[in-house]
Amino acid sequence: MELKETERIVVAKPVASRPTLSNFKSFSEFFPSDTNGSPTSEPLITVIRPKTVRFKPVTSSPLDRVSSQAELPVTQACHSSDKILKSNHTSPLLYRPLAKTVSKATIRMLATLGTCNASNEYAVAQNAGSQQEIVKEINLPNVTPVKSGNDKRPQLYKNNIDRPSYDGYNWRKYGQKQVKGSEYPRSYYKCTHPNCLVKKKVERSLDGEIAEIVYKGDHNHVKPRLPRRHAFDGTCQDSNQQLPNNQINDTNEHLGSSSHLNDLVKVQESYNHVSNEAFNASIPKFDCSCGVARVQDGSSKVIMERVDDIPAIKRRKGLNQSNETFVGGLQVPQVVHDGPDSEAVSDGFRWRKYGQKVVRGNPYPRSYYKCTVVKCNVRKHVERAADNPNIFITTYEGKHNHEMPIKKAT
DNA sequence: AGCCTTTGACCAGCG
DNA sequence: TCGCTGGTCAAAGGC
Repeated sequence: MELKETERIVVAKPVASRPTLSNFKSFSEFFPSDTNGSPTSEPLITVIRPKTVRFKPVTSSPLDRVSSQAELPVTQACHSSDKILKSNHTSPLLYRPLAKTVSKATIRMLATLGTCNASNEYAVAQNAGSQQEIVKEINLPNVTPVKSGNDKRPQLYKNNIDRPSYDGYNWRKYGQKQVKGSEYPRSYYKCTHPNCLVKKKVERSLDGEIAEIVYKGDHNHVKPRLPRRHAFDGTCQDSNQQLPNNQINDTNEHLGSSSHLNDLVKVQESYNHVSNEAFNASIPKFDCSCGVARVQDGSSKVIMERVDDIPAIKRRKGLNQSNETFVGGLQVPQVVHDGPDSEAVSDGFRWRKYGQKVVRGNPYPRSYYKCTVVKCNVRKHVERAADNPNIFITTYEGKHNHEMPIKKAT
């Protein structure tokens, strides 16, 4: 409340009565680089600048926050990764929800995965005394949002600022508060899955950077195939962070819980194996059109295939590769193909298309296929990624009860 | 139409 | 008992 009122006062303050230069000293102290500009270059902006000290997380390294969790058992593991994490420091944040199990290997993996985004720092902790999971995220100076001309959607969405960090689950915001002692407003989210009581609290700075996320409870359901909204509007930031998250979460869900760390590690490692190069290559330009290999057991099989080794020439004209709409390949929780639709469809089995539909959040129609083999009930649907028509997402339902037909010679 | 966010009000725990 | 605080509710409106 206090903060709110303070903000209100500041914002409402007429330009004519803006503070004298002496009042800005603190800013110049905190942001020495700002002093390069003329002191009168943007006085109005300075006057209404939110109170949030957005650069603070950078200086007070994530490690500080981690260390504040020293009582947590995983802290040790986190520390082991500190060096890795510390090395990357220059780009927007990152988010690793539900990384329940933390080992050195995991930390290494996550750190490696994070390189896609040039850098990210995070600390993961799990409170041993309760079911509460804590994922602290530290944001770094954010990438200035780029406004796209025609997009009517709030810029917030474009940059994933005003929605919960996409972690594969659907969340509904049910409250927001300015919490005392925190410089950021805290948002409260509930999992939208029926009967799922998982909640999370997210603290973001005014420019959308996530300062902290606290999860409460465990999901009692599998991750929805696609988020209901903004399915693929993730930025590189999101994409980068989501893939590992998805893997972590999905793996946890399918394998049980933290006791399956080894399996998780395997998955992660396989991911690293296929994608590290591309990740690294993508760093300078933030082009994260990279895919992933992932296999899950169960009645539904979800596989992701590496897709960004496709020659650039193959990429379609009009494919948005700007920093603003980084391809969500990493975010896609299903099989991802790059290339013509037929490629996505032909996976060795024979399929009969039985439907097509435009689904929410994706301008491209989704095609539905059934396996043509009698008594085989496997189905799949194929769709293009909303923000990258070159990426096909294929979701399988069921298991084939027969061998893969011999491929025709081409 | 359905789902989502926003936001002021309300509630419960605590000192 | 009161005030503070964090968490939740729910109406309104947006997408």
